[in-house]
Amino acid sequence: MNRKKNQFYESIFDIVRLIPYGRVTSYGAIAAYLGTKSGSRLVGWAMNISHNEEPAVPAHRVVNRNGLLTGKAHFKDENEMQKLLEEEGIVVANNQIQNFNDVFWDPASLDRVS
DNA sequence: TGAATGACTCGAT
DNA sequence: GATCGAGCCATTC
Repeated sequence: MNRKKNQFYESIFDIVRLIPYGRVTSYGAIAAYLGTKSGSRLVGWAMNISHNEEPAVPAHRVVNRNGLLTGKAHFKDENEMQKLLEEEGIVVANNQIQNFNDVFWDPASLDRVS
């Protein structure tokens, strides 16, 4: 396994695991927080290997900018992702989060001190 | 080493 | 307002 590169993913996993209960974030938000604002795809790539990471990363809380569960197909069970989101009080319809704007959580909020 | 892919995002038409 | 194309970074073949 690589070392430095692992850190890159580790940062992503750390952020995803920091997502509060009942909240979701977007790939671009995480990518922007890491500095790779244009590397939103890398976040998705990291999620792909996150399945081997322990503890498992709540990737179900990570959706695209539209609030669409684009990654549900990559989950163990497509219904699993939507189910988990609904379990947290997130309204999902047609593989898309309805109150996405309401449950959206930005990793930058960690630095942002109200 | 070069080219292609990917759980995305933004800008232009 | 909706649709199409290009860009970006890292990994893999």
